[in-house]
Amino acid sequence: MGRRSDHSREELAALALDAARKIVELEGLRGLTARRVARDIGYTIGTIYNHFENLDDLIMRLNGQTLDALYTALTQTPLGNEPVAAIRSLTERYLRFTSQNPRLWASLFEFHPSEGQGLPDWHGEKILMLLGLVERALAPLLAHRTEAQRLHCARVIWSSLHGICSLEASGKMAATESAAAMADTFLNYLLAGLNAEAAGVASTV
Amino acid sequence: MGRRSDHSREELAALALDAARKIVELEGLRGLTARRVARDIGYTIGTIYNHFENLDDLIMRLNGQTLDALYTALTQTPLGNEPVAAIRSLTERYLRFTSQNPRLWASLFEFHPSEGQGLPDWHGEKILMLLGLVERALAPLLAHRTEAQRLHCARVIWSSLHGICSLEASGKMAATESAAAMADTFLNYLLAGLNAEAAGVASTV
DNA sequence: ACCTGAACACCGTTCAAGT
DNA sequence: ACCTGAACACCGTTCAAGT
Repeated sequence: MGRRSDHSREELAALALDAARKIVELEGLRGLTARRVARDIGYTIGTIYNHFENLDDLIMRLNGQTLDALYTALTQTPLGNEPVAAIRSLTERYLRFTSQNPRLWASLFEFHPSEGQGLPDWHGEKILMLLGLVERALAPLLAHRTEAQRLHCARVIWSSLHGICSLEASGKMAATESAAAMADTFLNYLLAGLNAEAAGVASTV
Repeated sequence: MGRRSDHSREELAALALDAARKIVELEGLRGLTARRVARDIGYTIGTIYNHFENLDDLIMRLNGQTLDALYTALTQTPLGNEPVAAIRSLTERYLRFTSQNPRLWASLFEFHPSEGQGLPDWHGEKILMLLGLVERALAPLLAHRTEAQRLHCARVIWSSLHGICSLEASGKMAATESAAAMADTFLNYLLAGLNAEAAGVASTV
């Protein structure tokens, strides 16, 4: 055969990632194979390996797109300057995204790079973009703190929400309790603590 | 060949699970295959399927043992009656377990049952045992609440700690920040909130 | 009753051969 | 330059044949 030039390099990679996304949406990472992606886009298996280093690379790029989609979902509308409302709004959007894209979201955490490999640099950068949203929403409450402390606090919120959503979605919580209710409890305590601290009345905890 | 009776049914299953645990400890779930477990214990592949429904079943039983080990690690020493100290102690033990058994712990959450399947009942029961530890530690702070509210609160703590450890361990946090520091921040706010609530001074949050 | 190992239908990955 | 498809070394799972 040789070159078909039905599609440019970029088009073909996008085609493969779209096919991969559909598979993961329907069946999760378990259903995703390089051969199936090839079949779905009408190319042979070798072509996948002309455009991706290996299956892990393809999965990581798909996960990268999911992180971008999450960022978009969290920033669709301005968050406002009132920190408590902004944090609650971010949480609501985050929960909506995970419940609307359960398998894509799960595959972000189900995938672990193989032995010697690490995640690409852009993965960490995308995470920092997301954490930045939380940090900016929090900022008015933490005006008296350093940048490092604000980021630390954003990480705590991000991690906790992740844990709440992830255990709920995986059914590993032995509960029919909703992630929304748990997130609400979590935020109530945390925001109360931050508010009190900002007001200077709880600095001796 | 036929029956070898080198080992009883129970011994053989235990042998297989021990081999599986060693593989996962060294290489994570990626390295675990039914054929490799068979090879490691000196039996052929068919024998694995005489003792386990399939590879998923083997993984779930291994995860069950990990949950048991976690329970043991959390209860090795009495927790005392002072709720704040008890919660901090549980957290410390939890963090120690996850850092000493990173891959076994990760495999608890990396594994998702396939399409139609759910987790076995005993999985939920083991989780409830663990949640019960948190709940009992909290109880003195939540004497004025219902049983359901206490369990809800235990779940929030459990989920948040899970999220903090899991993002740290997977390197998906873009941070070299320690889980211990994040857990500490989380607990400080939460315990302050609970204390204030118990004292009746923060009921209007 | 339970162990064996061939058989089947898949995988990921590589690479010489083609255009 | 890039697509093909055979080839290789694996998988999970089943099951007739053995003892």
